[in-house]
Amino acid sequence: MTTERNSKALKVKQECGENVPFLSDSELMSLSVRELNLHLRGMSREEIQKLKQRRRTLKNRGYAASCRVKRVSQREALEQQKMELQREVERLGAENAGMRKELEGLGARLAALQRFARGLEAGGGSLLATAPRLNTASVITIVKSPPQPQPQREHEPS
Amino acid sequence: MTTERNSKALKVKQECGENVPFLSDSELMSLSVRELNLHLRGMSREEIQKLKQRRRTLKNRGYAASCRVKRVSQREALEQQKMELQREVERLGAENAGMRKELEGLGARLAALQRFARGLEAGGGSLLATAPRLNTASVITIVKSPPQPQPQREHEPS
DNA sequence: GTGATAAGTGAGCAT
DNA sequence: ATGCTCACTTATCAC
Repeated sequence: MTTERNSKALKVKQECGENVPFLSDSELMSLSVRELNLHLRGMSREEIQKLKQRRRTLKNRGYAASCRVKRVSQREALEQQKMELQREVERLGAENAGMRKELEGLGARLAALQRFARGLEAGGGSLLATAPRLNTASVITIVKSPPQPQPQREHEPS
Repeated sequence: MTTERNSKALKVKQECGENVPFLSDSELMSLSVRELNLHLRGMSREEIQKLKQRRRTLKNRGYAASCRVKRVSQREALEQQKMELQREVERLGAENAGMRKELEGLGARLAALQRFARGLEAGGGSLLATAPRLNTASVITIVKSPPQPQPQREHEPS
């Protein structure tokens, strides 16, 4: 399948030096109709048809070639887009996993704070002393990126 | 480009009723070499070569056809994979956006709790009365999925 | 007439 | 021998 045609030198049609009727292949191919007619003086109907047919064939050869090139290009473009999408999926997946972890962490912290606050309500009086199994410092410094930028000043009262 | 060849009925080579030398095209194509040899009795070398060449040509015709089919299949497979990846990107993107929103919300709630707890520390004495601009009920019921399943009992003391 | 493309043909490689 | 694929040719189609 992927076997490199080792010494591939497929025959590609080429004009050989001999047997050039009037016009070379490349000339005949690129000439416009007007220009071509100038070279058609003094030719039998049959020869003219022959020449025009050769012209058509040469053009078709080119069309076929560009058709093949186009096909390959499109396939490569598709593969390229596919790879880009794969990278995008990978990137989003990683971002997703990261956020999932963050969410998990924030959820845990919220739960801890919930327990803490619930302890406050239950205890009623001597709150800071009795309620929390976690102290306030460890709680307050948790938030990574608060909506309003507050300088990290731990917990000393302002 | 996408122009449907309206009444496309491209000529596909077919065996016409007449000019059937010995074997039909489909027969000649599918016969094994052994079977073919049985039909080769009493033929000139030239005729045999001619027949074998016709067989080769017929086979080549089939190879070319399957080659084209394969090409089309591969292209369609690529396009299919590409579309699936696009859907995946879309899905992950949506999931991402959702989580980003969740993170935002949780962050805001944590910040609120932070302010609340800081108020507790600053106030010292009459905490529940003075500190919070938000009451505990609105804070405690925030957590969506606490690690330990606790029945949602708002804030009545147990 | 020009350009594009499906089908068919032959060459050449690989198994 | 068989199968595949490239370049080429031919037949057709659209414009």
